[in-house]
Amino acid sequence: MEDEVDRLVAAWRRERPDLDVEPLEVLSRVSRLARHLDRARRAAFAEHGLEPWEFDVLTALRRAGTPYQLSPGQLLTQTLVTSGTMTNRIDRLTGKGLVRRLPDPDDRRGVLVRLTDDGRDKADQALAGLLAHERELLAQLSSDQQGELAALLRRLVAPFDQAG
Amino acid sequence: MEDEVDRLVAAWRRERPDLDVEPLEVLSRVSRLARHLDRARRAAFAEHGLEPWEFDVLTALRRAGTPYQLSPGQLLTQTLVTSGTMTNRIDRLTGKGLVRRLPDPDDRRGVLVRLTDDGRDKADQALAGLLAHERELLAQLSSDQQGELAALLRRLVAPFDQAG
DNA sequence: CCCAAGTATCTCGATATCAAGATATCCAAT
DNA sequence: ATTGGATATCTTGATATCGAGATACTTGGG
Repeated sequence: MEDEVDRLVAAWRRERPDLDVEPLEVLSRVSRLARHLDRARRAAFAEHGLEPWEFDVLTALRRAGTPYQLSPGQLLTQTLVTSGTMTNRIDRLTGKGLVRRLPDPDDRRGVLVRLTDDGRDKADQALAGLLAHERELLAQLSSDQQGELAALLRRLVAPFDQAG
Repeated sequence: MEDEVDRLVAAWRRERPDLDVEPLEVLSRVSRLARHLDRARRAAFAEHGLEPWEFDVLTALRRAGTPYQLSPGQLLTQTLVTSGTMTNRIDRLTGKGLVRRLPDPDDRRGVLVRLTDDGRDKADQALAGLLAHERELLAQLSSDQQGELAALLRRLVAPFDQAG
């Protein structure tokens, strides 16, 4: 089965035979797949009235466990957005009644963002929906292949997550 | 080596032991890696005075070969953006003198976007820079592993590229 | 020849993001 | 105690993106 990246690489080999474009075989596929996933996720969440960015924040809080709260700073590192973006997201989620902002008792600069009951329910429902969707996409691969793929990707991501 | 997704998956297994979150091992890594790559690309292109989106459009035209022209519609399918976005991109690239808009002689609804000499040079320089950068990231993997990774990713992307 | 459906591109308004800087607080060294 | 640098969050202004709809042209059937 051929994909758009095969065509892209073939085109480069024709136009720039002097260059080694091998890295694109991996990294262009990662970028394009992520873009497709974004669209698929958007469609999957629409059933639950959530945007992908809302899901990202709500599930980060959900994963934290009782009492489902994290600082904006902790949310930044998990969602890979800037602080301005996170402030904005928290504002909007607060407006929808899915999270609340509480003062951090141990640090007066700080804030804690806590999931409301409604937010928790939405996170749980959307996660189940997402997993069902993702399982379909991964049906292209055997269980072993999925494990292999995950391991290879981990090696590429890890350096970024170490450095911060 | 552990990454953020390992922590994410462990957290879900603690909070929702009833769910099978295996799909996240692959797909969350894809999303996060893409996000990191975006940032790295932004930094790499800054040396050449280009934004990632400019690179995407210019190189699509460059790959097309002489006379380096494609319709906006063809550019859409390669860059995975909407038509409104592409119109805007072409406007801005035209303003910077990197592309020109020509009427399509065979279809009066249509337009052809053609690379200028300056645009072509910028595309070539930025590509070389990007490949150097990407090779470093991939140094984590052997050549065989890169091939394996590319093949596994192809299986996941292909269905999207088929359907359009 | 004409019309309806399809296609290619563009317009417009709303929105999410980022970068840089502002503000308030903490903490360690003196 | 004080001061200076680090840290946590928020503010602001610019910008890129999207979705929906508008416009203009093409194509195929009657």
